[in-house]
Amino acid sequence: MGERHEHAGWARHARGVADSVGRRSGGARTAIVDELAALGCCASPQELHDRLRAEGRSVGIASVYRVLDELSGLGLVQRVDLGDGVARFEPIELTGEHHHHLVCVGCGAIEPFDDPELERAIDRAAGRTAFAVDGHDVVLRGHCSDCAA
Amino acid sequence: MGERHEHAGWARHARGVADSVGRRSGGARTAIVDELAALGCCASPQELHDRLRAEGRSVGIASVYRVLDELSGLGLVQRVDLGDGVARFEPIELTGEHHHHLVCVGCGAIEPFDDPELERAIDRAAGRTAFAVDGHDVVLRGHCSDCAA
DNA sequence: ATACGTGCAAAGTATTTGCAAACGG
DNA sequence: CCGTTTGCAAATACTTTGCACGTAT
Repeated sequence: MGERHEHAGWARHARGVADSVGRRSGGARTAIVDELAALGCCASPQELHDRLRAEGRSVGIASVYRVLDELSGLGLVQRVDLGDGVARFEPIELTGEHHHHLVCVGCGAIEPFDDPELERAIDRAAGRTAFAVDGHDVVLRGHCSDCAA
Repeated sequence: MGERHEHAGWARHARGVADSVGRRSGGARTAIVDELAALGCCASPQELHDRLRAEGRSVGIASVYRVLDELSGLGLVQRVDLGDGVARFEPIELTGEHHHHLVCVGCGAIEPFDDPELERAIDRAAGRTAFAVDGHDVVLRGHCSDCAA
């Protein structure tokens, strides 16, 4: 498939997990999993729907929401909130590695970044709380190099 | 720890800033600023509206949204997204100190925490990106002590 | 007096749900 | 065949906007 299978492994994994919990594989979920796998970063349900439509793999918007919710429940995708009231989703890597997001307050650009030292600091901070923390999100806001000018 | 005047200073400051940019002081904004100041942590527009109503200081829900948007634009309140699709807001301290949030995936409890070491790590991480970062949000998810049992 | 603030209701979005038809096993 | 998945449309939830009226300055 043209999509450079950046996350082909993830797509296979996702299908495997869905199968293993007895989910049948219909066209909508197949298409959505492919689309998510081809994603560079997070996308909103509407964006996914538009992309699918553009590829001729039309899927009802309701199915996009349903499948995302389902994948989310299976721990296969993660919801990302960037502060603009639109929910976005992205695959959770099998390897456990994950990134966070930079948001440009000027142009709205979204860029992923990862930083091992930050991850360690978060783990340490989590250990100091009274919660049994098992997940986290970080959003950094500012101006991208273009908008800073 | 009732509502005392935990953030009485903030309320005064907020009014001062609003005045200084030529905003007239009507009943809605006064009530909303007081309510925000009495808040332990963040609250959604609907929660603020309900609390105000419970206190007999009824305010239209539209005014709640409008005032929050205005205060947000003045840098007096901050929007917080906890991942459940509901926007929440809280005062920004004059001192610049700020906290982040712990969310219990079991019962939905929200608890603030702050961690200076984490702040420093975030600043360092921000410096390694290509953005001119000037703000950030962190959400830690897990189980609170009650739900962990 | 006059311009700004507010409440109400209507209009917009974003997301969820009910249901009949299509489909996979 | 039979139960799951899907698409459509209606329903809901959340937020914004239009407008007439009240109110601070």
